[in-house]
Amino acid sequence: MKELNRTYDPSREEEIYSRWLSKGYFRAKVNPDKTPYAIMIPPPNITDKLHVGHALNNTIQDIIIRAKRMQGYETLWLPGTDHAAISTEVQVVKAIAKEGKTKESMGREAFLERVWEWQKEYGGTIVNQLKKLGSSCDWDRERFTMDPGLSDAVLEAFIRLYDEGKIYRGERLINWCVKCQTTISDAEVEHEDGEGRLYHFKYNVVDSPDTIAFATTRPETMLGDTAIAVHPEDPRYTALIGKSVFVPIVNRQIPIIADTYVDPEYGTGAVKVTPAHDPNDFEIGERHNLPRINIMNDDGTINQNGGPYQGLTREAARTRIIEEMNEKGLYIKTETITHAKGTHDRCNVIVEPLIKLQWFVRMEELAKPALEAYTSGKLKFNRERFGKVYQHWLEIIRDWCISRQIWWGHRIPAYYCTAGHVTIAKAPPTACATCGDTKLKQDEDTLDTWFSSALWPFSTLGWPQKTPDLEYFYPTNVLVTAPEIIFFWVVRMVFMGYKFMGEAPFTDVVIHGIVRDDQGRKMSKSLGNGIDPLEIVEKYGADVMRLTMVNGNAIENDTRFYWERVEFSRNFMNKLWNASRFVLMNLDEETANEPPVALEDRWITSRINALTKEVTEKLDSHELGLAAQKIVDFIWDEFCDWYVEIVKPRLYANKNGDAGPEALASRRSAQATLRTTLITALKLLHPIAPFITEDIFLALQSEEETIMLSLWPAHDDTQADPAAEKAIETVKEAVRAIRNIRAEKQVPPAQKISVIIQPSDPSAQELYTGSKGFIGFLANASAVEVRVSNSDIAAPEGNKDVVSTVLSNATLYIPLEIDTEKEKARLTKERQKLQQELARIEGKLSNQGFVGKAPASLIAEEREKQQMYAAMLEKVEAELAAL
RNA sequence: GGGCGCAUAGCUCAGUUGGGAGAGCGCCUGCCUUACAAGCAGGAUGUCAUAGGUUCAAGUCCUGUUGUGCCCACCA
Repeated sequence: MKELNRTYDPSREEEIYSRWLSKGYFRAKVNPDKTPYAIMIPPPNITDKLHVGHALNNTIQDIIIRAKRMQGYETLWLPGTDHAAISTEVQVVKAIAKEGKTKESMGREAFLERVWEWQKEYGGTIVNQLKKLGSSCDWDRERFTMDPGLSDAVLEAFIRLYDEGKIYRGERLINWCVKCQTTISDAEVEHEDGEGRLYHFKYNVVDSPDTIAFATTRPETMLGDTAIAVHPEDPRYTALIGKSVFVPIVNRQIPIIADTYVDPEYGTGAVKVTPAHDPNDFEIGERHNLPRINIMNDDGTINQNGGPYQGLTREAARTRIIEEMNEKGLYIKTETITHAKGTHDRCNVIVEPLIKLQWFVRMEELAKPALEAYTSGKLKFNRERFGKVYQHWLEIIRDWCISRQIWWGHRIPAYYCTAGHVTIAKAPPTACATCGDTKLKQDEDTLDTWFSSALWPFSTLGWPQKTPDLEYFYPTNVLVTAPEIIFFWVVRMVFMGYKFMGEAPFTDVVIHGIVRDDQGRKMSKSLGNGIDPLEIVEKYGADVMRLTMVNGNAIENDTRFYWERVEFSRNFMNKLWNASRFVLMNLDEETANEPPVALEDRWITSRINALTKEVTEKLDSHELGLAAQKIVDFIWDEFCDWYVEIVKPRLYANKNGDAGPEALASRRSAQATLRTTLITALKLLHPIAPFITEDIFLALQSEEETIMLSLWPAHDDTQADPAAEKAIETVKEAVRAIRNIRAEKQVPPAQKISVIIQPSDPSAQELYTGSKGFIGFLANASAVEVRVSNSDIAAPEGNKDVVSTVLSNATLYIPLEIDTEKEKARLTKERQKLQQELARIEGKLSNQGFVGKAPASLIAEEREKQQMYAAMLEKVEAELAAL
C-alpha cells in the first residue's frame, strides 16, 4: 500500500496542477455523446490583481464545473480577460506621465502601442493567479475582449444593430467625467448622499416690479439658464407666465414658462431651466423649444458662453457668481442640505451632465425578450430578489450610450466624409457610401467596455462564425457573478444573446455576496484592509482557501473574512489527511471491495449514501455552503470520530491474521468499508478541495489515474439502511452516557471500568451483544456485560456502589463508588426531564386540533415517543427507589 | 424618495415545502489513548429584535414598529 507523508504539504498543489494541465484534463471537446455543460468566466480586467472577490467567484465556478465534469457532462469553463477600457487607459496614462509624456504628446497610434505592451506585460497576471486557485479552466480556449476574433464580433454586432436602426447617433445629455474626459453610462455613475448647499436667488421680472425667487445647488449653471419654469396652475405665478426675467450675470432675458414638471409645493414653486446641463431641464427645453446653451468646456472650465467667467473652473465660477448676485441684491440665502451627488465610479470626480453627440443603442425592442426570459421563468436567478433587480432594471431601461472619448477599446466603425455623411464598415471604406467622397475620417470614439462583454458568451465561441464550439456549447448553463454586475453585464448579455443567437446565453444566474473584513467593512485600497488570497494559498494552500470561501456560508449573502475560519479549514485538511493515513496504514495489499455486512459497516454505508444524495442536491441548487458543511461534518464527525474508532478493534485484534478466519474476514470487510467510504467522501469533497483529494485518492487506489475524471458517486436507495442507522444511534447514545459518567465521576483514563447493560427487549439485547466489543473500546471499559433482556434484576446484586443510567432501550450499570445523595440528585434531574417531555407530548396529544389535523405519521411518532419516555420514566423511578 | 436584505448562544453565521433550536470560534473540565494536541472526550450558554395576526403547530408565513446594511433614483 502507498503511504502518505506525515503531514500534508500544500506546496504539492503546484505539481498536481501541472500534472492536470499536461494531461489535458481541463480541455473540453465537442462530443455529441455527452451533454455539454459550460460556464463563461466573468472576465477579470487586465488591470486587476486577484483579490478575495475573485477568489470567491472563481471558487464557486470551479466547484460547479468540477462536479459536473465528474457527473459525466462535457464541461467547458472558458477563461479570459477584459480590456477594461477606462481603467486600463488611466493606468497607462499614469505610467507615461512618469516619463513626462501625455496621450496627446504621444499621439493615438503610439499610445495604443504602449497600451498593448502594457497588456502583454500585466494582462496575464490575474490569469496566472487563477491557476493557483486550482481553477480547471480550459486554458487553450482563453480569450481576450480585444482578440482579433472578439473584435470582429464587436464590429459585426455594431454593424448589424446599426443597419437595423438599433444603434443611432444623437445629441443627448450625457454624463461627462471632466477628469477622464469621456462620457460614461448611467450605470457608471455612483450616487452618494452628501452635504451640499442650496443657494436661493431671485431674478427681476422685466417691465415689472416683481421678482421670482428660486433655488439651485449649482449656481454656475445660471450662465446657461434659458427659462424660468412654474406650474401652469400656480396662482402665484399665472400672471407672470409669458413675461421675462433678466439674468444679470450674462445680461440675458429669458421667458417665464409653464410646465407641469414643476412641483408648486416644493420650494418657491419656480425653477430655473438650464437645458444644456440638467436632465430634467433638457426635457423641459425639448417641450418648449428652449435654446440649449452649453457653458462648459470638456475639462470642466467655463467656456465662451460664460462671458466674463470664461476660463474659470466650475467651482471658482460658482463662488464669483454668488458674489455678484449678492452685490446686485439678488442673493437671498444659503441652506445646507443633503443631496445626492453623482460621481464617476472610476475616479470619484463629480459627473457633469453635458450635451454631446454620442452613439446610443435603442433599448426598447432589445429589452423585451430579456425581460420575457425572466418573467416566463426561462432565466432563473439563485434568489428571486436578484431576479427582481434584473427585471426592474429592464423595465426602466433607457437608451445605452456606448461611445467613449478614450482611445483604448474597440473604435467605432463609423467613417465621415467631408459632407458629414456616415459610412459604417468593418474595414476602412475607400469612399463615402452616400456621396462617393474619398476623404474619410474615422470616428474618434471607442465603444463602452461592456459592449464587448455583452457578446462574451458567444463571441468567445467563435461568433459570427458558425463554429462547432458555438453550436455545441451555446447556450451555456450558469453565470456566476456579483450583484452589482446585474445591470452592467447580465442584462446586456441576455439581450445581446437573444438578438444575435435567438436565445438567452445561460439558464441560471448565481449571484454571490462580497467578502468583507472582520469588521464587516468592504475591503478597499484606501482602508488597507484587503486580504491577499495568494498569501493564504501560499501559506495554507488553495484547498484551504477554497473551503474557507464557501463552507457554511449562504453564498448569496455577504460574508466576513476571519483568519479563524482559515485555520478551521486548515485543521480540517489536516484531519482528513491523518484519517486517510490511518486508513492506508490499516489496509492490506489484498483489501478487496466487498459489500458491508456488519451493522456498523451498513450504518456508515447508509450514511454516506444519504450524504451523497444531499450533497448532489445542494450542488445542483447551488447551495455550496451547505454542501461543503455536510461533507466536512460527515468526514470529521461520523467518519473520523465514530466509524474509524468503531472499527479499530476489528483492525487491531487481527493485525497478524492469527485470530482465526472469522476475525480475518471481519478485518477485511472493515478495511473494504473504510476504503470505499473514504473514496466516496473524497469524490464529494473534490470539487471543493481538488488537490488534497487527488493526492489521497491516488494513494488509495490504482485503477484510476485521477479523481478529477472519476465518476461522481451515485446515490442508491438500496444502500439506505434506516434500521442500522437507528441502531448505531442508540449505541452512540450508550457510549456517550458511559463517557459522561466517567467524566462526571472523574474516573482517570488509566482506570478501566466495567459496564453492565440491561437491555429492555430482545432486539436491544441482540444489538448490544453484537456491539459490546466496540462499546468497550469507545467507552474505555475493560468489560461489557450484556444481560438477558427480560431479567428484572434492578442492580447488580450485593453491590450498592453502582451508577445507573436509563437509556431509550436499556439501563446501564457501572460499578463505581457513589455518593448516594448526588446519585439521587442526578436521577431526580433525569426524572424531571422525562416528566417535562411527557407533559409536552401529552399536551399535544390531548389537543383535539392537533390530533384532528396533524399528519398521521407525526401523531404516530409522538405516541411512540410517549411510550418510550413513559417506560424510561418508570425505570428511573425504580432506580431512585433502589437507592 | 423608491426597492431589497439582515436582526438566532459571548463572537461570526447556518437553518428553502411551518412539526421537539444548530455549527465554528471562544469559554470551563479531563486527557500527548501508537492517524491527527492543527487532536480526543465531556460540559455550560438562546424571551430565534419587538408588537400583533394566520395556524392544531411559527425562527420559518402575513402586518406594523425599531435598529442596521445594500441597491436604485433627475426633485430644483
